[in-house]
Amino acid sequence: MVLQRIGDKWTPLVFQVLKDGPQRFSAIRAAVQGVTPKVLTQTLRTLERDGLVSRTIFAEVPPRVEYGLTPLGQTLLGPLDAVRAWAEEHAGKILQSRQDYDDQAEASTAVVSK
Amino acid sequence: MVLQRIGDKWTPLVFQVLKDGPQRFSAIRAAVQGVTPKVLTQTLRTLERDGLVSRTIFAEVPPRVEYGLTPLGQTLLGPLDAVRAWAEEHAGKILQSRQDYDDQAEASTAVVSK
DNA sequence: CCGTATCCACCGAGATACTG
DNA sequence: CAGTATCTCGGTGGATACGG
Repeated sequence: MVLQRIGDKWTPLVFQVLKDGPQRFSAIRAAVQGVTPKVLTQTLRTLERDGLVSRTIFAEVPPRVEYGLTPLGQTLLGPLDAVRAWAEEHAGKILQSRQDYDDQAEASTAVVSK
Repeated sequence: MVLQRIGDKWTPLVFQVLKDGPQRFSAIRAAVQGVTPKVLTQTLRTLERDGLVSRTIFAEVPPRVEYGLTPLGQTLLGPLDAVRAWAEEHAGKILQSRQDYDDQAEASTAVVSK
């Protein structure tokens, strides 16, 4: 369950952005380039529902909303970083392995596909 | 990328099964109850492509195929376990948080939905 | 500024049946 | 035994446009 939560497309990026302190919606959106407002809202709401992220509304003009990691969310940073470290160390091997696998598959079907 | 790989529905379960040594297809299927052969094959193939799992065919009668973690796959066990430990420790809080969140949402819309 | 509304394409996953 | 072949469906994520 937890793996599926942190395994979704944007959650790990959001965590990365929030780990240094609370951020505004626009700031997160800018930091996580490529995310649409709808999806970012979805992601943040889900994390809020799970108690990993807090949402604070400031009654100002212009309106301001800040998202930050809750204490619970912060305890997730450790395990998350363990995986991140592993990923950075071994990403090359995985990519290489895929390349080899695909090349071989292509070679096996070369006659057919040609 | 790595998080999405290990965050899919069956991968973590497969890892759990293989961590104690290579297993046959049927054995994995039995251990990971609820998985269909098609999906299990998909999962294993993807892991094989990424170099995390090895596939060994024994030319016997009846045929036998064993899947096991590669050295690379084994290095993933550590980080994976860190997340698993976190999950087991905090799962209750997450569930509780969801409950609270949903209850409140329901209360807010009670009049409307009624 | 901070989102919501709507529509849609894609894909993971399941059910079922069949095969080397 | 160890898969493959089809078909189907629901839900995630994206594009675009609009609202409080």
